[in-house]
Amino acid sequence: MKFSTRSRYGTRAMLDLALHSDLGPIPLKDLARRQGVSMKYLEQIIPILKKAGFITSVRGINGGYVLAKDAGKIRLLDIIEALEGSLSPVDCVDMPKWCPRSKECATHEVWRDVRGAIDGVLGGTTLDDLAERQRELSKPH
Amino acid sequence: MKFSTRSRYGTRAMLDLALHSDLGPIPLKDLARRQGVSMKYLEQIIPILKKAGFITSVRGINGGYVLAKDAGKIRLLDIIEALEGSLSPVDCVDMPKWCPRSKECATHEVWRDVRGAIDGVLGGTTLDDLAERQRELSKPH
DNA sequence: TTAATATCCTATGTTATTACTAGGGTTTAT
DNA sequence: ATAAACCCTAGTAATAACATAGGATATTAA
Repeated sequence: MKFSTRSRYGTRAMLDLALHSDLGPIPLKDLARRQGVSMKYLEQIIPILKKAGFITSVRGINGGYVLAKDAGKIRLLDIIEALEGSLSPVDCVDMPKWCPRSKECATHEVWRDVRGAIDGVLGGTTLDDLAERQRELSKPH
Repeated sequence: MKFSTRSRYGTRAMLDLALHSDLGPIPLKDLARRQGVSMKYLEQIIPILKKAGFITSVRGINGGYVLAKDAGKIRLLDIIEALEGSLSPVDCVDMPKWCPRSKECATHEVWRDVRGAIDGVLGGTTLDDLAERQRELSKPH
């Protein structure tokens, strides 16, 4: 019941792009350095985010990655589902047909509620919300 | 981000005990048969529930397992944490000191919120609630 | 045109965990 | 005597997590 590093690094990379969107395309090297992840590992995570339509890339010198849409239009739920797969705590929530008990199983209802609670938090938070929180945290006080 | 079978089987075993509490001690054999789990595997799960104080055992003929306390006093959160370990989606929620970023990391806050949402559902549901739901589902209609 | 820099692709390896199965022995109470 | 809890060790097959490594290809500033 843990998120993979893929999800964590990927989310942080997205946050990094949101925070530095004024700098133009962000090269992988910068992302990797700031997030403390190897370029080679991040290089495997990035395509997932790209296929999901969250980022676009600019090749060549001074190239890098850019958010594909407004940070306010990207929910954390979508990012993490792209990286992690389904967030249901058990498979039968997504595929009730697989489980012969699902129609008559009270635990199934609870697992569904857990899934709903996770959806509530991550579906209600956009990348922009996250970036705003980060700016708040980074403020001198 | 999935519950282990240990958690699922263990929760179902607890539910089984709650539903059959009028029958006296429930032998492992019956639990295993009704839940469709091998005795040998269930035998590895039961001690966890016992150590956590949820069930007691009666040895000898006609022995078996019994809830150690009122089903209304046992939260699903406690059962699943005993079986699964911490329900935090990332380690830094439990051990902020491990992560040098935790004080200044916005994602950390979101992970904490996710944990809170899970706690809300599972901490607000007792074994008795679950049993009641099950009785409702099993009713002829 | 070329050199620098970036993306893209494929493969490999390590480690850990999960989800069991297997087989035995001991203790306890009816 | 029997049925049951209890205890112990071991093995294993599959899967996933978490990377590392090396090179191929594309782009563009100079």
